[in-house]
Amino acid sequence: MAEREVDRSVSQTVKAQLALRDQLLSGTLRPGERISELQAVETTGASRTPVRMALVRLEEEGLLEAIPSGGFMVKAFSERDISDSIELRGTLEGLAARFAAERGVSARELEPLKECLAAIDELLRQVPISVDAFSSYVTLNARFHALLTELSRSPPLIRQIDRASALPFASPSGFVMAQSALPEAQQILVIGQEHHRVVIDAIENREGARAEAVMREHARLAVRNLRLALRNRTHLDLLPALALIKSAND
Amino acid sequence: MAEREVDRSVSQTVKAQLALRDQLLSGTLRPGERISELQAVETTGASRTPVRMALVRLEEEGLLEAIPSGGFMVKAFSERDISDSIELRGTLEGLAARFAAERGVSARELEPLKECLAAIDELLRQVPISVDAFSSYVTLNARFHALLTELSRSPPLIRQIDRASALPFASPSGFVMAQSALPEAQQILVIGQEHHRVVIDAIENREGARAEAVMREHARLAVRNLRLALRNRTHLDLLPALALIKSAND
DNA sequence: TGAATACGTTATGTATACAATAGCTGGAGC
DNA sequence: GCTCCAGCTATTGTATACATAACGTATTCA
Repeated sequence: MAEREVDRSVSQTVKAQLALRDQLLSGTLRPGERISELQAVETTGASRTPVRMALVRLEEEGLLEAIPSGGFMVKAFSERDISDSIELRGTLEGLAARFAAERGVSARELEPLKECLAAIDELLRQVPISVDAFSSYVTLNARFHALLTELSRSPPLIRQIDRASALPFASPSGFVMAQSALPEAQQILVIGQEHHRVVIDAIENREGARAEAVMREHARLAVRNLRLALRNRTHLDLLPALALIKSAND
Repeated sequence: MAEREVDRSVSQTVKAQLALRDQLLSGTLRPGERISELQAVETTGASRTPVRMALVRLEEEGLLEAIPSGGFMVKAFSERDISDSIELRGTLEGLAARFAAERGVSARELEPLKECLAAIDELLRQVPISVDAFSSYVTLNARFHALLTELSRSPPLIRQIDRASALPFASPSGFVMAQSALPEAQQILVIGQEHHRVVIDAIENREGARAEAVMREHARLAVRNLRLALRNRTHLDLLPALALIKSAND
């Protein structure tokens, strides 16, 4: 077939992986649904080999599940899975913060973190916060968490945190969106910012236990807010990963 | 070529993955070395497609690293990477123990754990412990940790712990071998067994914080012993994953 | 003599053809 | 009428051929 358009700027495997991930997170592919390779070939534009590579990678990422008899299906998650994933990431970030505090961090390394902190402070001065500012907050928050993770200087830990964040609802920015609809949104962000401030202070003063504790509390706050957001089911379309939640669960 | 022997009992992909992992852990492939697909095809007996799938999976497992210009190389680890990985797994197991304690576990579910405990007690009655008994200990210990992980009833956490254990030196049985050469071997095992006993007790009494703390201490003990074992470099051949340690490091 | 370029070789990335299996449907027998 | 078996179809697993890019080497020019 000469009709196949080939984009040579990125590898076919990466292209297929991105396209399939989009389909998964947008809900085009439903949880529990079996993924047809041939269908994926048509929708992604890549041939079967790179599509299969992409499927294997997505399985390792945790978005797909291998079917024993062959092929893959879209993984389904319960609300419990989601809150556990957030707490899991919080625990890992806690360890990262402790490593950073115990191993020592120079003032120069801490600078970008403090800039993030100041930028978020600036955003939160708006009451109530605008949609644009909230969007900026999400970006800055993700940046803060990524920088903090790096401070641990532990490649295995950084890798594991990245893997834990692969599940979209477990990423720092993935579920924050859903909170924006809550009446307590502003207050939640202010408390979160306080956590950020404490963890930096703890790292500066080499207080490992305190740094770890505050990051875990940070995650627990997120879990509580996620539950709240799931209760008043308003603006849940802001939580893209909701497409992956089992329809019939507790 | 008609000379290719095809074993149809397991998939070629799995066969290739196992064969390559063996080569990695046995040191046939050196850290930093580039992996040639064609060479892997020859040594594994599978064709290029399943070999490539196996390489992708091994990369996701953390044993290989993708080269930007294409292909894969054997990942190299520092001693710091190894001790961080053990502490990382201990942290996750601590969370699992806490989940188990907080969520409640029936006496029936705890039974297999207690059987493990008793079987290990029996082994440790030998002073000094025999090589065979030590080998049994390694198996039982791995079983104990696996069962404990299951008690968390948290699929995302179980999955993450499995991933953290993929690095051979981070698995419950992976590094224990190296300790057998230490003069304090017996004492170390007794202390570890005490940790096992405490975590079961804490789970039974629904003391989440205590359950978590003891598992983390358990991992910290393992880190200390690993360091000891690496200092007196006797019997290090018992640590198969040593093949993955960078030769020139701190 | 050294450096740069061009060409060739080798290895990876991609596509497709072929093989085998699992699931489904239809027919036949009890 | 229901169940079981057989054959077919559709989909995945595997193999290989082809394309392309990268690296190394050799030759030439400065």
